[in-house]
Amino acid sequence: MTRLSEYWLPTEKQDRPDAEAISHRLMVRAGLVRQLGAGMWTWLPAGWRVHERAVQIIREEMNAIGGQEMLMPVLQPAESWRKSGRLGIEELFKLTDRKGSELVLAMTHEEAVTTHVAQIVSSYRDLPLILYHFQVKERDEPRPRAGVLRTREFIMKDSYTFDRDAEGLEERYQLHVGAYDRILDRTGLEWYRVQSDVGMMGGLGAHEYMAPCAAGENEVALAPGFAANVEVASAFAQPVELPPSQPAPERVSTPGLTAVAGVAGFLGLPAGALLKAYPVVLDDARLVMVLVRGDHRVNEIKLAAVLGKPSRPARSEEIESQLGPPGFIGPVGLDGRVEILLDEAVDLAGSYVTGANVPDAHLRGVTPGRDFQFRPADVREVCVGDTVNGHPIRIERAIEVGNIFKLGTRYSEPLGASYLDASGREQAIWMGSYGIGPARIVAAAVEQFADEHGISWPSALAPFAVHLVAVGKRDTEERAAADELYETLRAGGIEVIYDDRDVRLGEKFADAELLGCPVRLTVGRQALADKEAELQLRRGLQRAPGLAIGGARADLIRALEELCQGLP
RNA sequence: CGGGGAGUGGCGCAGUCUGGUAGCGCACCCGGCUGGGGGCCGGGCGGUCGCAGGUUCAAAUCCUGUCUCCCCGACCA
Repeated sequence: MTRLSEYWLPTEKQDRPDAEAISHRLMVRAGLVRQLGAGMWTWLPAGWRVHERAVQIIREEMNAIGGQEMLMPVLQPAESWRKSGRLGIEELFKLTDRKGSELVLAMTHEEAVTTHVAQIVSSYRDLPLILYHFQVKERDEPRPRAGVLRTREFIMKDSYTFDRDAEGLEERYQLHVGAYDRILDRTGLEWYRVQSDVGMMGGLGAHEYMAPCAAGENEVALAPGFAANVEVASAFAQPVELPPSQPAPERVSTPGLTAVAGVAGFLGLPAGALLKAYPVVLDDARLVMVLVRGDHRVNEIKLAAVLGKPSRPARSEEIESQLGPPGFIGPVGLDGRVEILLDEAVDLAGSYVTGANVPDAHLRGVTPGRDFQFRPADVREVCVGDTVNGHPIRIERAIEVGNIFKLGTRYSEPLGASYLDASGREQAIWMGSYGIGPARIVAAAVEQFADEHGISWPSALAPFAVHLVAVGKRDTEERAAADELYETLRAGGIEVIYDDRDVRLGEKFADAELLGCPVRLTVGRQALADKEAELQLRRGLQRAPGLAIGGARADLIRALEELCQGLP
């Protein structure tokens, strides 16, 4: 039943003043979603249709690689989370039942699926397996934002693979790469598959699927043949013109100049001719000095990977007591008291300016290796101007719509998921986990294709293929013609929303453009005279040749189907 | 967790500083005109001013506490 006079599509003329992201604004205005609380969203009928179109594409591609759909509960015993070591996660909702039993609301389903597999699988003959479900995820996000982009409850397709060994995992992983590539292609989104951080879980490899748009919370670095989350990206730095080398470091007075820009300006050097000292403290309270070029920034995720453990920036009093005055610290003369990590973008033969470890002074003519010992490491964040294989990189904001992750035995070991191999030996099962968020796909589609009039859906996701607008009042000839066309389209299997409301035409057109179905058909007096419904394509608001409505119904349906096939 | 802002009919807001009859636009209901880009006229319905406590003859307004929501940052297994 998709007559607008009876359909629950609460559109709004005005934007919500507090909605910033395009998708947040338009999805509320178009009547697709409504907010219930912070990070809690209801999908209204038209919005749910879009969501389910994304779901169906995902389901078909998962089935195509041999995935088996199932359903696991959100409410779970805390025990397996304790075993896996994830009970302490702050984002995990925890609760107790009336008997005092500890429960959690699952944020993903590794614990549940691995528990089942541990119980059920016992032989190498039972493997491999690809299991998946669409299920609600609960996460106590510190800051939900941007409509459905970051919520505390959302539906995710998560799949889990179980293999005998690393080679099997690689195979299952590649199947997911193929499936995810096809899913993203089919949605009509612009997207990238990027290398990503394996996180604190220490996985064996991971990729993210990113949809570029302004509301994105991630940044991706891109060049021909190269795509990576800036969290992990590495590239060649643009060279810097350095001053001539000196036989030994020389102290220069730099009163009050604690920032790179100030020192560089004062000495007439580019920022890249300085070495910026970034002291961090490890969990065992050990201090490490990280040095990057003055025009670069430390990437804390890459740093954590190099250090093998998390660190935090050192506090002023720690810097003061162990190194020197904050703002004037440097690597020279520390005599091995603190470890020094030197970023690989630093020219080892170069002559640099560093802090002197005394107030209001820097050293110039400092050369790594000669003047201080160090461990080389790639710890800087890539930036515009860097190159990969000679191509300059660009950096774009993007929404993470999916991720795939080689887990290895991270969960199978603590949860006891093992099998007997052909020789009767017990082996840990090798796992992978793979997530994709239909809501984020939907929001990304809004972000990528909206214009000043509203949403413009890719055909694959549109709530309806055709938005049919009746012009005339009730009980007129043109209204009767529109009614008839609606019934014809329905009978022909076309997904159509029919605006039969008794409101002004301007309001109908405005709502049609807001909702963003790919094809708009209008039936009024002119159409009736020409025996053609007026046709406008939503993408670009192009007027197209009319659709003949006088002839055979089958011809009309075929013409419309052909038209829809060709739309983006 | 740090910083900023906001809670007043369904929605968007004014009123709060300086306490004294709760108001405007949209939406909604009724009637009429109009009918190819959010139209016009007339009449109506609808609000314990987030919640709790306090001050006062009197509180949307002053005081205290508390809850919720939004934005920026931190965080995001």
